[in-house]
Amino acid sequence: MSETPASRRIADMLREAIVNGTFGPGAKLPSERELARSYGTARNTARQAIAILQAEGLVEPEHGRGVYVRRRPPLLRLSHDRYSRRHREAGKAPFRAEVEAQGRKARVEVTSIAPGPAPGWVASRLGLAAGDRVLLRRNLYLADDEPVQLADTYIPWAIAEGSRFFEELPEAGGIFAHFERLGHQLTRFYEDVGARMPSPDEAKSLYLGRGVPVIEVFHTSFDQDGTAFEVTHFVLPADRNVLTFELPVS
Amino acid sequence: MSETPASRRIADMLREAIVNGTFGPGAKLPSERELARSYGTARNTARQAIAILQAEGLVEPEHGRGVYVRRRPPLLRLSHDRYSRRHREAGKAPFRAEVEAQGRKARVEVTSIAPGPAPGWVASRLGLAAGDRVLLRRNLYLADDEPVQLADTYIPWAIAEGSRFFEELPEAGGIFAHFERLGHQLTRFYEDVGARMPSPDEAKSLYLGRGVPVIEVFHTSFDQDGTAFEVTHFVLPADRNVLTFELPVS
DNA sequence: AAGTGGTCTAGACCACTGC
DNA sequence: CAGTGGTCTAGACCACTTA
Repeated sequence: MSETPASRRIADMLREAIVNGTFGPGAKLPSERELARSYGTARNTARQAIAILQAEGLVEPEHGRGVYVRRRPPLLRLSHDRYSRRHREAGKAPFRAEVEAQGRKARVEVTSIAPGPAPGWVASRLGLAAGDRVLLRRNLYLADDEPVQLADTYIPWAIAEGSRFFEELPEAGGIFAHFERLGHQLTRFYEDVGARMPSPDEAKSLYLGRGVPVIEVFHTSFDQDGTAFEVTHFVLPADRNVLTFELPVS
Repeated sequence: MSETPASRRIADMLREAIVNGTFGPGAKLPSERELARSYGTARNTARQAIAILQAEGLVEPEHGRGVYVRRRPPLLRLSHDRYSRRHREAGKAPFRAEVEAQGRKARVEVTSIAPGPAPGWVASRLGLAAGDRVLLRRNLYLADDEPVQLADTYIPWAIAEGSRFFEELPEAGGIFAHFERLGHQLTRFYEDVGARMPSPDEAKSLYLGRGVPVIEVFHTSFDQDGTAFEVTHFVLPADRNVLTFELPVS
């Protein structure tokens, strides 16, 4: 006979109150000391209940202010046609096209541009040997000045050498416009999509609270000859992004 | 001046030891009491360090045994062509085709089959009004007897009525073979892909440890006339599934 | 200054595992 | 039975926010 622990019972009651709307998004929960008093437990026990809800992504403690029900930030929809030609022809990179279609302000910070050895997973996708030289462009994407994507793009050295990929903005239409000028027209792409908890570094860069996973996308672009000419590793906070795909079935 | 808390420092050191391989997958970490002794802290402080790593999905405590570095279970790859006709012609439903291609044993449990009112998100995707009658088929998918997917399929009443969708297995090739017999040939599908932490119910059904998010997929199937004839809500443990997509770019 | 969450201590007892 | 994690207590001090 083992009865439910007090911390779990408190968490269950608070969760119920959250889902049924007693505490709506942005509402402030009773303080830890208050919970402890009203349930007749030690403060640490009430605190443990909060920790459970936090791990589920339901609440967000704010130091010195209180514990609040997490608000749902606006979702950035990354559409299957974000790489479509028509966006590029309008002079807009995929990310910018998507964000501005939602009436939000897009900003891109190029964190670093540097050559280096290709990690194994990059090499295999680009048809290189592990350790071969590639150019790595690291980007942070922001919508309304809030970080919403990390993207690391790997370009084979044979393509990057002598190109403008060393500049922050190689072309007005984004890097795909520059690939096209270099003879690599995006014809097809392949994506692996997964999810996991963020690393501490990622959580910091993306201002991620606990209980918010990230969507991880490994993207490979192929040109008109079927050659892989670029690989990008995306890390997207799951509370601010959805991916959409539309496919024909043969 | 605020220095890093002891629990975080312990977590950082353990994390480093995990990523650099000192503690490989399946390895046992020092016990909480041992950590407390060697770092000169209270047991609760060492315990908090473990909790941090647990929330990151790196370790998994086992009651009475110790704390272990999480093993990477084999990944189930859900390919973009899992709905392809050739699988159906071979008499295999999408899930079974994918699992058996990996040499694993597929099993499906139909948890329930019952009519009910369409939730809003289902109705809008099926072109119905919220509350309209639909048939809900709830499924649990297992690979090698380990739960790997939850799938709730919603079928408009106009299609379900009088059909074999009330039977566990309407057709040998799966439900899509039966849709086809009823005049709805899968021609195109649309998917929204996101991620979040599991609800307590989902965590229980899928045997999910803390620190493991789920991938959430809202799938809509369209027939040769462009009519949405089925909506499925997938919940996939992120440590056991990846999705792959391949798309042409126009 | 008062109230909040963040961290920590030094204990205690329980539940589970494995020898 | 010894060792492990799970839960809890009753306190303490710190860091931060708000008024």
